Amino acid sequence: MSTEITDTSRRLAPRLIEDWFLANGRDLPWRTALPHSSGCTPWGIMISEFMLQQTPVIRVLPAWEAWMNRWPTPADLAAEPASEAVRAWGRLGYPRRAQRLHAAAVAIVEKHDGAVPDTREALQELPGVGAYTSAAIAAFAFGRRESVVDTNIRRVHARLFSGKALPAPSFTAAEARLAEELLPEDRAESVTWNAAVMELGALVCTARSPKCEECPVAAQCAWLAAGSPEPEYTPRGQAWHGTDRQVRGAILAVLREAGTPVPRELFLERPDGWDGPAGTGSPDLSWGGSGVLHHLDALHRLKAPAEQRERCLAGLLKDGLASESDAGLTL
DNA sequence: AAGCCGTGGGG
DNA sequence: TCCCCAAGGCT
Repeated sequence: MSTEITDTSRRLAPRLIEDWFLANGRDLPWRTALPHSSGCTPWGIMISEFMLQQTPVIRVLPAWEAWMNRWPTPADLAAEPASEAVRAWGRLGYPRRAQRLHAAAVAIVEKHDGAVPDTREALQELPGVGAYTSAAIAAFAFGRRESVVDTNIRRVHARLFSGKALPAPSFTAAEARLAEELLPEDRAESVTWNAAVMELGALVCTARSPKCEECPVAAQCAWLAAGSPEPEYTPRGQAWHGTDRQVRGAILAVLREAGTPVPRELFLERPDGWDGPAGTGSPDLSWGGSGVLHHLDALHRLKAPAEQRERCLAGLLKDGLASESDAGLTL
């Protein structure tokens, strides 16, 4: 690919992608500071960014609405125990994000007078706010010109400008430089650009089976021009079955359902004579309700080694995702 | 600095 | 069915 083509692409891409975005971008409730502002608060945008860390938009939507209604300001969330945040997090996954969001709310109240900080530097001091989230909040909540780089943007850049099917396994300095170069000088336009490229990656330039027929910059795409070559490596899929994460998840599912402490022994071995959620002869499991029994049964079906259960229980306690009293474990 | 940390929808 | 992976962060 010649540099001439690349330079042409870099000139044409902004308008084409932004026009596409204005016509095809989703009307998400946390989108504001963008042309059609819905009046979402910085806190609302911050909640969305936490929830969107590794969880798809479609699953975030209802949880975000619920959180906004329950905790409309950082102070509202900070006033409640972290366990409430974890429970309200529901099944979005990675519950430590709920914990960090709560901790961030506390920090905002204590250090920023209850207002979400408006600079990338201050934002990144908050728990759970890293390079991406700090840039995203600064850009989308405060209209700042920041280079926002998420997995979608990395993929679009890799294809459109580098001719690769996928970005490198880890974020490189070259990618950061490219993203910086591509960012429009104009502040307002840079905000739209960030959102537009992200949206293009989410809706069209997807990881699997990209919809190149719908792509506004297909004619400029280096990857397409190169004949859509295969990825140079095969992504390492994360193991799941038999892992601590699976066991932790199963334990968490029980704790989320339980309104009262769950005796530690119930996590370690299946109660004698208890055959499952509908089993008879169970000791005093009636306190929990069917949801608790169902998830307890699911945990035991994993048949995780005793040492693994112990390790996971200890890990959850250490992480503060669970707490223990004489009566048992709670969120 | 690889590996860990949940969950569920879609191909 | 199984496998992939999604607006990452932290250690």
